[in-house]
Amino acid sequence: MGDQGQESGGSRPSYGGEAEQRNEPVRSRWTPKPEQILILESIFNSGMVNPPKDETVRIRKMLEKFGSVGDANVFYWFQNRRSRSRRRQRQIQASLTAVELPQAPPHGGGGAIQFDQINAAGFMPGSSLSFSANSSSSSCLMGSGTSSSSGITENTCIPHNSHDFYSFSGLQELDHNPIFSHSDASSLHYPPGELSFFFLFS
Amino acid sequence: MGDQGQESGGSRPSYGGEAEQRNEPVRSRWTPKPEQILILESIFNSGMVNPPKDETVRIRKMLEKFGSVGDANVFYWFQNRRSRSRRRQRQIQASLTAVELPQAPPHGGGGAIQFDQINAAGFMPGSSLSFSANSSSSSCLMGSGTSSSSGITENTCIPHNSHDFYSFSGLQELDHNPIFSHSDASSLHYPPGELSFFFLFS
DNA sequence: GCAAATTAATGATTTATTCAAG
DNA sequence: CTTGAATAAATCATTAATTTGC
Repeated sequence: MGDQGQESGGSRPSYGGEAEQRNEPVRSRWTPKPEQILILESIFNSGMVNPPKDETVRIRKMLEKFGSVGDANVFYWFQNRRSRSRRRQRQIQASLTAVELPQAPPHGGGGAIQFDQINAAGFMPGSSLSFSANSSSSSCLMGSGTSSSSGITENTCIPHNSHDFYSFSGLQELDHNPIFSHSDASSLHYPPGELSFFFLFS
Repeated sequence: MGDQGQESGGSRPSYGGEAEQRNEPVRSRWTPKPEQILILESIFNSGMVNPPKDETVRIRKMLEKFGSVGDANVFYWFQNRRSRSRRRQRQIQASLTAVELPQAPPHGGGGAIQFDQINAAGFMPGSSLSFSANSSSSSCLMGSGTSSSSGITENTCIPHNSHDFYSFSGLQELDHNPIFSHSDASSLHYPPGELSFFFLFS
């Protein structure tokens, strides 16, 4: 095992997907080792739910000590983890709400909650986002506030040197962006109209 | 002004190295040159709407002849192109449907297709699919067809094909936009010259 | 004519969905 | 079923086109 030859086909803030499709239609997927999962879980629970690129690389290197893995795998893992964690939370929330709300609110002119958008964490490539020591509970992702959403914005972190421990630091509320509505206008702006040409390369 | 050039290091190349430097507050984005757009459009319109990785690399190399660009840029371009093309189409379709359906849809009988998954072109793994290997279905990313397959005519994708050149001819994605009176010749500040180009790469 | 202020396009990121391996 | 992989949809953010006042 441990020979996916994943080769880190690249995938993060640079590439979306596209598995290595060579001459082998077999798309075997990475199977994380228990130790790897442990590490990943630990990182995720420490608050870093969306590691920037450089962190991803570091994590990958760490995981590699227990089996071959690529950056893309790490990226996907966090993506799925976030997604599923959120969905689960949403479902729980939904059923709770269902119980607490025997009657459905009319949805009238008031301000009804209807979206629970979380503006994710880590974002930017290049943010010195690191995480520091500060033991606390885990569970981030979802503030579960009956109304507003919670966005894990960034963990107030200071570049520590503990390379092997991710500890939860803190989560902050994220103000949502006002921004004006961007109407969707559809129009193409490069209308060569009609032309024909061809390329030749080697 | 047009040429702000992505000089030297260029934009934000792919993963491999990535700027692990957290010293670039300017998140400049790639601004494709007219020629690059031309190439991309032609490839897209030739049917390859979702090039696999190796194709992406090839395309990038081609584009590089006109300015620095990374694989990721190419990937994003196609992704956005697909997405927006689809959205436009959907919107057009929607407004048409709105006109055609003053009444609520029957919902019965016929069995209308409403799934518009584009399994079309370059899907994925293992498919060394170099845009239309067969000169039959050019798959032009479209769907629609709700009910009768009338109305919207897809782009005239000409499945020219050949392992070494992309060709494209015909009109762009339609766009009947009244607000489109660019009767000015300064749309593209580049050698529009004639409607025939011939690029040789080596 | 020119720049600041607006608006429209569109590159880059993140989230939601879907597909399929195990 | 769980979950890695891939993609489409939605969103954010920056750049180019404009408009506008001088």
